Amino acid sequence: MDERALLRYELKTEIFKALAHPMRICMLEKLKERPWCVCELAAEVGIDKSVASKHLSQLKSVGLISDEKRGTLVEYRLAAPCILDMAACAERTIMGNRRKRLGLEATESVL
Amino acid sequence: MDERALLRYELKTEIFKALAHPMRICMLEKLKERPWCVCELAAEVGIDKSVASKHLSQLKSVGLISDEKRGTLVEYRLAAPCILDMAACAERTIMGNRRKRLGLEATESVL
DNA sequence: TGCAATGTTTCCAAAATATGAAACAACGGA
DNA sequence: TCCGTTGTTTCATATTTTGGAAACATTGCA
Repeated sequence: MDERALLRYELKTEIFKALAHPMRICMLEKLKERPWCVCELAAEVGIDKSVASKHLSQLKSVGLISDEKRGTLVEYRLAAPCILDMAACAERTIMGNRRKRLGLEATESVL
Repeated sequence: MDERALLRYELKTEIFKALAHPMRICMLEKLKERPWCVCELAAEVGIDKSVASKHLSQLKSVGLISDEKRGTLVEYRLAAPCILDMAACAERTIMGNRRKRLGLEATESVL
């Protein structure tokens, strides 16, 4: 595979990398309901605000969320509606697979 | 966030982790067209067969592909149809985002 | 202006992933 | 059976990602 092709695949991979962390999936789940600021989210999930800021930055860099300054705080909100369908597909796939192997039930969606 | 919630998010994250590597996206793209065996794919993309085997193993472990033994070789094929819609969503999101920032054009789908 | 609150960036250590060589296993044909 | 082909696993190494503390920046308010 040549350099050019690799670069193309790396670009295509970016959004999945952004989703490949439990804390970021958790944050998207929160953001699905309403906008949150960084310190709210950090407190909600129990991590340092600097870590929360970095996770949100990654989600923003691939266009899944957007931010808006409001005084001293920054409000983040879900920006890509199709992420919901995407997560639903992921959930069906992984849980269908689990069910086949372990007999578990899928009771929740990914997001 | 408690232990139980973390485990739930980790499960939800698995499929995105499997997709979070350019070589695995490339392999899925090949598998979209027809089944391939390990050494074929390894040669096609220019990596060691052990590495190819491990990447395929990861895709299989989350149910995106399935395998079938045929004599000395193992044939892998795409197993989760919705992965195509999912990738299309990813492509729209990331390329829409790129276009906004850099003025690039989206000419190909992710898979 | 001085201060408190909110976010981001930088730095370093720790954890998770990826790579390639080599050993190992399974299979079919000569 | 012996050998060549195909795949998987193991091991050590290298790379990437993550987490948390601290420094820094920005804003609003007293």
